[in-house]
Amino acid sequence: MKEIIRSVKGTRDFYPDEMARRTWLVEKLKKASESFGYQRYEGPCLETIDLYAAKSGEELVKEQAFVFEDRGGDPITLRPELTPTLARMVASQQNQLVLPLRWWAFGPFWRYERPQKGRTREFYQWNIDLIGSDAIQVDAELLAVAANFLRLVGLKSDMVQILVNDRRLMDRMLTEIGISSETKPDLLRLIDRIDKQPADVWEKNVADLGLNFEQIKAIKALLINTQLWQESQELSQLFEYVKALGIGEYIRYEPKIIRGLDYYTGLVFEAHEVKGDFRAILGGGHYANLVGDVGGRPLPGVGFAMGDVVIMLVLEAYGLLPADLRYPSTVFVTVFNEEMLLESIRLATELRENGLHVVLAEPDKLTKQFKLADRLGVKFALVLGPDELANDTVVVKDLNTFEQRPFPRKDLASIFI
RNA sequence: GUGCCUGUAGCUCAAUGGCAGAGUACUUCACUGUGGAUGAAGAUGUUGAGGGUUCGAGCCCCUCCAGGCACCCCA
Repeated sequence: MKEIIRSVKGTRDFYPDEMARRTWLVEKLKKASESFGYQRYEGPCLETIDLYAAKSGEELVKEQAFVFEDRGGDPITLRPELTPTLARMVASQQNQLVLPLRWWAFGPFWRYERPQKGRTREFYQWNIDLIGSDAIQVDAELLAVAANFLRLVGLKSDMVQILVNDRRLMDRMLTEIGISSETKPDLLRLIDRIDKQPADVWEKNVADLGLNFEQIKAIKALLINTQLWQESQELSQLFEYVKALGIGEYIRYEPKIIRGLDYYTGLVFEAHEVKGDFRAILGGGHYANLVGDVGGRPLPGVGFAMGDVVIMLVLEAYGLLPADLRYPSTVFVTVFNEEMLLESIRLATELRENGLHVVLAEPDKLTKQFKLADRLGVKFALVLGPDELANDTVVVKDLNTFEQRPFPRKDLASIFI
């Protein structure tokens, strides 16, 4: 055991059970995406570092990306996020694409970070964007995709909430308080982290930015004002759309939501589990200029990303992961003895030709075969012995209820459909 | 990248510096046409890796690896 070569730090092996859960997750987010007319796309996992130089958070590329030289000596990056790739893909076909475009993706990403609960170095991420519209209506649409996904996987609005804010609103409020535009970016970063730092430390950090006592007081008042959205025409309208989309109970205004990435210019949002035991489930926002940095004409858009790790932890905590994913539609054909093997092979083949998934056992004691079927997690086991062969039937046993009865062989395939 | 905690059988965990154990899971049998129970028997480890202190180390010290918590950052 000790000599098995270790896997790379922060990566995960997906054994069939875990893989089945991931496939299940993808089915759900695919459904949520496609019900709003979004199309799947994918980009390369390898990119040049230049793609990220112009945008992203500085730190995301400099500190957290896997960068290495290819055999020709050129620097290559394992993609830490998808947005720059999306920007390039849109920019290079800008004149042919039908706007606004609705695209989604699911694939692997890499960040060189210290692994923790909910954070690995290799993770999968759902990205979904609407590009080419500035309408508040489409901001609401993305919130609806997120909320409908949460609903699809069984998370109710008393378990998760999507917290929203608007950077334009915050910018205006900070101006009113007398914050200079040079100070704003640093201050916004601090606001984003207010719940992570002790109150006195946080206040000192804010004071270090040059704010006076009155201004700090005003900001603290701002950040507990859950009615602040009423000052924003955009948010007021957004909440009306959200209600019409039938997801009102999932959406809540939260003035502390800012988000770290620099390119958000309007709506910003994060979905959180309500008890606060987990990192953000998903996060996103509205951006004014996606493709400008990679050489295209400016295009606005809105989108969000969801990692696979946190959502699975949340679903597990609420007992919402389906348990029987292994062999959902597989039947198990026992082999009565060596003499009956050919007959069992014929039976299995017959069933496969009718579209069933069939696992064929090997001749052994029936006790062992049933035990194997049980542990594999299949729903049905079939027995074809001398008696059944003689009267052209097959015994079907439901492994969950322990009931069994013979069926005419010609009807067999139809009873599983 | 910084600080702290943890690492013993497949899993969950015991073991004052003194013979490495239990529960569970696993294998075989009771049960030669049937898997959830019961009983009997059996197998399982270089105690994460390497070094040091000691008559003697799972336990103490050092280094490394991995995981967890906080920071940082973010999915």
